[in-house]
Amino acid sequence: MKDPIEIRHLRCFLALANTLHFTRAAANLGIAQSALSLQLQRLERAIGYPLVQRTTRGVTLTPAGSLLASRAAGTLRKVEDDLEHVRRIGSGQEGILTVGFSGSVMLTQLPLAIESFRASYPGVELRLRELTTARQLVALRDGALDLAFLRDGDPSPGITLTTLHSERYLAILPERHPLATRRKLRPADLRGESFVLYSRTEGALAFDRTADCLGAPLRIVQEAPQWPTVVRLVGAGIGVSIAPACVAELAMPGVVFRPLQSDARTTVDLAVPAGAINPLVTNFRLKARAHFLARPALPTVRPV
Amino acid sequence: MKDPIEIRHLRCFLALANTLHFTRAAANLGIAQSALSLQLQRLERAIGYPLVQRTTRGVTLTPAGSLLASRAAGTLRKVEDDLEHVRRIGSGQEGILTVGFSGSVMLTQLPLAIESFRASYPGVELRLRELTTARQLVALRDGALDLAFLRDGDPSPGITLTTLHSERYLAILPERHPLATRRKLRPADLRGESFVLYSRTEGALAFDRTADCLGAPLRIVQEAPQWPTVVRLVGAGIGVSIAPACVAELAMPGVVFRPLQSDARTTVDLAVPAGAINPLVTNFRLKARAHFLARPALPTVRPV
DNA sequence: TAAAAATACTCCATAGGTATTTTAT
DNA sequence: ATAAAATACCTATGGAGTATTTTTA
Repeated sequence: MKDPIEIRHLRCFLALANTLHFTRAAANLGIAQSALSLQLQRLERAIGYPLVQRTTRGVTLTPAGSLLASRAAGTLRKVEDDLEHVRRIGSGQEGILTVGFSGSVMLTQLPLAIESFRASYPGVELRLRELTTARQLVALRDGALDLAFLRDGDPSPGITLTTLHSERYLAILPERHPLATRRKLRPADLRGESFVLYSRTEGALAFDRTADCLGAPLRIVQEAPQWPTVVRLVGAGIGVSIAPACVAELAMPGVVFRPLQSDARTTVDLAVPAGAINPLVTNFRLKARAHFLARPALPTVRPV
Repeated sequence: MKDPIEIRHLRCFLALANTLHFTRAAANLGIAQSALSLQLQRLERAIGYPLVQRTTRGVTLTPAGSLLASRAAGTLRKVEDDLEHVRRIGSGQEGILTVGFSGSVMLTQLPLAIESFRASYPGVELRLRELTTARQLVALRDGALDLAFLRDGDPSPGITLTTLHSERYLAILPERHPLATRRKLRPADLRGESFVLYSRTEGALAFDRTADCLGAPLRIVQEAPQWPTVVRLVGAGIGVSIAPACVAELAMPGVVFRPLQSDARTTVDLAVPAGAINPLVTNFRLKARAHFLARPALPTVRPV
């Protein structure tokens, strides 16, 4: 196993096979004729058989040399192509990015961020998966997700959290509810109401924060795992609800949204595995951050 | 274009990708851990992006590294395969060999030599072409033939000739010819006969030697480009003929062959382009020589 | 604290350069 | 006599080794 063959040897040999002339081939390679001569001798020694027949008027390929010339060209091209591909992946121009999200984050700037990312990186395949917050954390740790958008993410070992966005709460009331005539509500106004809440299983911290923002125990009559369901149940008169401001996007006849005068806030957090170096993740984070920062304000809560 | 990537780098990276552990990978490669570490750094610098993520419990591939690992394996295999193929061609185990022959050489040991070569080198494709001597020389010079068997080859610039075989002449007579009763003939016995000769265009030297071996001008009534035709014409009573001893193989009713008591000899010569280095040529020459040397004697001339 | 990779340094093989010799036409 | 490849000789790069340091779980 002495004398390993290197790509340099193939390059030298190909240049020679193309010109059939040591001096010119060496010039093309940007090296001296003597260097090329030595490289060829090494290559031939490694192979064990002559590849070219030297004459005073240049060079002729032996049958073995002819074969190597045709094969080596393909090999070099393959190596170049592979490197190019690796570089595209390394730079985050290409690849597969699996993004998780949960709860109401699709009502925020996230769709814009996704569209923007798609436009900037057409070579990247985006896979979106809606999961509960807990499942997202597991998926991030075992590599099933590259990146996740959580509602009120819990600090968790092995996961890096960044808060992208923070928003106030609002109350959701049936149109005919006595409080529906008020433009704004204080938390205390809702004491004693029956509540329809977004499921606890979708995210413990988010659930607790929501419940806490009234400052008193809630009477929960129903939980639902999707915000449209919550809104619909309120419209059906089952109870009232509290939701992140962005849920106002889900306007629906028979339901009104009212800002809640409280300092409590709910956040949208971006979670990545600690120490993740996937460049796609970096690129996506940049796009997402840009879009969330561009509209840091609450979405306007339009009373319906 | 600094930092060209070499096969060594790919080998190092593959070993690392397989074990995901610098120390063990270095051991597999038979180099020190520090050497592997440096090679990887060089490779990553050349590519421009990290390929592995170092942790204290080993190593993880980045997406770019995963791609390179799958591609590099194929590249290395391809390089090995190509070299193996080149070596087979270089050693003469494989390839295409075009062999010319002319005149009566197929009546000599040549078929045996061909069979023996085929058996020893099943990977070689043999292409046999029957040509006149003059055309064979041209074909050898322009590369259309790798090797030729000539009857009485002429020394010729750029062609290396080797005499493989030399044989006496014999006379071919119609069965009813007055001389047919003699077991042997002297050249003088044939003075004044009408001759059927193998065509002059098939080989000038062979023709002249044949004519010269009687030591006097011949009366030629017919020329034919194939030995079976010559024999048939003799059988038809057109005339008598003179032929290399091996033509006695073409026994035919109504025709007799008689040894000619003359020192004149005709040769079978092997011709190759001067300076030919094709290993197939070398191998074939060896086989042919062995078969011609094994039976250097004249084929027995059986009076029919 | 322990395992693993990176670093520091040393040595030497070899790629590459310049100048010269050999070789074949 | 000329053009081209091989050779001789020199320098510097970098590959590989040993020993040590840094890092992180």
